[in-house]
Amino acid sequence: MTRIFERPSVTADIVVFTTQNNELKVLLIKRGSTPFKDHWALPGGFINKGESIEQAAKRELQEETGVKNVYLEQLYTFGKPKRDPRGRIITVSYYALIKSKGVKLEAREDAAEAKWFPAYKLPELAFDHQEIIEYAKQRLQWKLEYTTVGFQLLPNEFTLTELQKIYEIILNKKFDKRNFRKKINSLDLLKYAGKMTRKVAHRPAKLYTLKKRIGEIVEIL
Amino acid sequence: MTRIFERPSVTADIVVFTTQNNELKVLLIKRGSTPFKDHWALPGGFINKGESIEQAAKRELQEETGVKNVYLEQLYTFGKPKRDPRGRIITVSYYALIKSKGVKLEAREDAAEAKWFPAYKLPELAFDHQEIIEYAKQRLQWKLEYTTVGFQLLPNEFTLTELQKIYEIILNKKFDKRNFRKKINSLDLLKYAGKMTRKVAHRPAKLYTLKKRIGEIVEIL
DNA sequence: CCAAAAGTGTTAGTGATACACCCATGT
DNA sequence: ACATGGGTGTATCACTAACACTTTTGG
Repeated sequence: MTRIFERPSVTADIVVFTTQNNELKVLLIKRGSTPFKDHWALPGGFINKGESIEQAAKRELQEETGVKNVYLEQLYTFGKPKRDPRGRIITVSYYALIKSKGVKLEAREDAAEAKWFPAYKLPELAFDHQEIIEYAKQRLQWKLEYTTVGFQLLPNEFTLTELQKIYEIILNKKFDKRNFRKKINSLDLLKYAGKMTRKVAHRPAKLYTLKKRIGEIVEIL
Repeated sequence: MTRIFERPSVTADIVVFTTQNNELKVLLIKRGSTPFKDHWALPGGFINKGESIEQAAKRELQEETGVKNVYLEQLYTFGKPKRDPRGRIITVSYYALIKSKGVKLEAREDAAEAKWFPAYKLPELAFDHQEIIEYAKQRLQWKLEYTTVGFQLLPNEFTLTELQKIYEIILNKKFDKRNFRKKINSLDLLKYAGKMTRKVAHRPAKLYTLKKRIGEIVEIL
């Protein structure tokens, strides 16, 4: 019995999340060429020789955002035969969390437009990227409840209200302030890091930093 | 800037779990050729033209075990450049759960030996398959606690003791009989399906079937 | 003194755990 | 009658959820 194997192309595509203005945002790139010309698509690209898939994802991410040392996690591998009209392309998807501070979308070599979109109000997307983002949002929601990844979206020092906002934005529901703080407190995750110095027209909040190693599995909510 | 892309080969490898003699078992195949000749390895193989990755996994699985309609879930994609000495090979791993009844390892075309091994006493494995199996075991443990996948390892009708054994085997700990039954009961998952007919030297157990759709997310333990 | 967010405790209800004896059957 | 696994209830403890007022600061 003879079989016809294929040598598919493999890409790494990344769902880059951040928070801005109390909204969860996703980074998209406007395609400059067919197919799906002028549609928005996930950043990503082919894997270079000698490079692991994760390295490829990191490289693409840095090319797009200039950000290094990002939380990056593999999501799922999409490989239906017809998902890209150009031929057999298998996409290993990742999602990344970056802090809103310190990201400036770089002017890119190829002058493609890059923009943040609200994760719950996305434009029409190229390929099956809609599906990939849905998958990423679900994974992110899950991870938020059972691990400490949420802290990846915050600066090193943050207030409890900021932390709560992250949870509310991503899980799309409100939490009771007292219960939320009680829970976080009971987990012994945070270290007091001084008072907020920025002048605000109300009582200044306390600042905290994360004690434990990130990514650790801890049931948060 | 020019980059050198690759057209890696892509395989689907499957960690096939079943339970036998109150043990969690994994199906392995003895390699007949280099590299890793005579080492044990996961079943799997290249993806055919026009076939999705999941279809490939299902096909391989059926070739190995003769079993159809199996619970199959994608695990993770492994793609370090040097993981296979023959060249750039990316492996999309899956895990499968099959009921111990009805599996007979088929005499294979290529006469390779296939055998069940206890998941916690594995032989030396080819490639990075050790790592893949570890990953699969963790995922399985997790899924068992938060979904109804565990029922995939049982026949259509089963006793509560059999169900509890599945949990004990995979999570590697004992549960209190009364509390376990109370919990399962409170989830309203099971339908009474008559008494055990097989003659046993003790009070015959009641049989149950699963009510809800499988794979559904339900916090079990 | 007003506006705005920070910070803080108690109660009731729900779910988790620990624990021991009788039941139905085959030999 | 005895051996074997099947089947059941209660009490305690821990966690969750609901709920409102005082504090600190800037303007």
